[in-house]
Amino acid sequence: MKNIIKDNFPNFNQLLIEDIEKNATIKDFNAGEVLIRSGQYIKNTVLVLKGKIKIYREDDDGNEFFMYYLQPGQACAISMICATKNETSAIMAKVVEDAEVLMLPLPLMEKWMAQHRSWYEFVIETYRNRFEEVLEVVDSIAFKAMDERLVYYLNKHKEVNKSKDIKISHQEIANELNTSREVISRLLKKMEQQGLVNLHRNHIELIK
Amino acid sequence: MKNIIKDNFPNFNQLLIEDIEKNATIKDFNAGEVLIRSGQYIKNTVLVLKGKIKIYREDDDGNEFFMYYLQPGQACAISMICATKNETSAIMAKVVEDAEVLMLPLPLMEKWMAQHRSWYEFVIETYRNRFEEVLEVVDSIAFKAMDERLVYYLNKHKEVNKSKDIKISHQEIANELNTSREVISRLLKKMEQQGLVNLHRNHIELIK
DNA sequence: TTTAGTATGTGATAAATGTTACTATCATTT
DNA sequence: AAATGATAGTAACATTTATCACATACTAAA
Repeated sequence: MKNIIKDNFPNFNQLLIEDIEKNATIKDFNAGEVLIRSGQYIKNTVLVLKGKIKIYREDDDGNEFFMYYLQPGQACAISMICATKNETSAIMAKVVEDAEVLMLPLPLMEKWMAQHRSWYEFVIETYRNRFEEVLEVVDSIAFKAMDERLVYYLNKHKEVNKSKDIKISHQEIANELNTSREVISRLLKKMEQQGLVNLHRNHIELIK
Repeated sequence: MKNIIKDNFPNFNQLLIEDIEKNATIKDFNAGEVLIRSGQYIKNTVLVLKGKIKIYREDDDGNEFFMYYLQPGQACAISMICATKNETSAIMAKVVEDAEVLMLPLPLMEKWMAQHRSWYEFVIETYRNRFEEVLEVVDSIAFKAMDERLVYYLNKHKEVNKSKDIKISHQEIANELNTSREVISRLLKKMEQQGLVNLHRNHIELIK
């Protein structure tokens, strides 16, 4: 267990890693599973060791809106926030690639802030990075029309998966951007005509 | 100076307040002044003592999008984030009611995290509250059409100003929601017909 | 009081997005 | 091979939002 922590969180110091080993549990999730539900009480802070997790915001009608990816070496900022405030989750986390995560009981997450400098830095850094990421999300929906938002969405997937081949259906994209499948199909068709993508079933190939 | 700090930040402990007195400068701003510009380097953390400040996100074309208010007793989360990362500001801060703010040199903000428990708690709490507030902003634009966004906007102003009378022009609302004046005028007219508001020049009166 | 500037109301039209309906294609199961 | 279900293409239409044009009303300055 020590190595997988050290590898994914190289800035954690020795004592912190030992503390994690003693207190955290490792959990496995399969692609498709929902790790955190909106409204659910958060009892753990989640650190990702393996796989990919997508973070969504949901509304009352069950619509979901994709915000960002969680990857190995990262933590769920929201689980930290809700944690300390003893609030229910404001987001939904869905596993999209078989994942292994560390679950840290919430009280420890607070306690370690004072005890482990490297934990403190990690938490602060997590807040900062996610704050900035959410601000970019605000940009994309406040200032941009659906065509540009689609490009932003596709690029985010390209970066995270390090691949120009995006394996996803139009319907899924529509769900995550909170629009309709037809709109996505139309826009993608237009992008294809402009030579920006090649379209296949369940698969969008980005050109360049 | 001691009293005005103590009054606005009741959780700050004595030593911290003394440290602030020694190191911070107080600055006054008039309504209308821009306190922080997007792209500007941040050299201070801003704590609000008096007045009201609006925080906006801007795009490359100079459009601005209103996100939230800063009020006495609050700090600018973004100035904390950009601070430590030595980055330029991601937001624009405009004074809307004559303001008095404390400017804390950035290195101190970091140093005090270790020295003053009450500062640490304040910073973490600031991150958390703003994160949640920005998530709500995401909701309002990701899931809602302009009519509902307008209601959300008006209510936020009602709460912050503790008044059902909102002194603002349709044009300003349109700018802050990144839409056009005509759209706002029409939606307000509809709200008036539904008995939700009374409309006056530069003044919207919320009913109930 | 006249004038100029700002704010608001509103019609006409365009463009973007959402909805409904239907077809065709592809992949998997039977 | 046939049946089934999911995916994608697309036309037609409704609704929302954006843009242009102009009239009217109010306010403050000259």
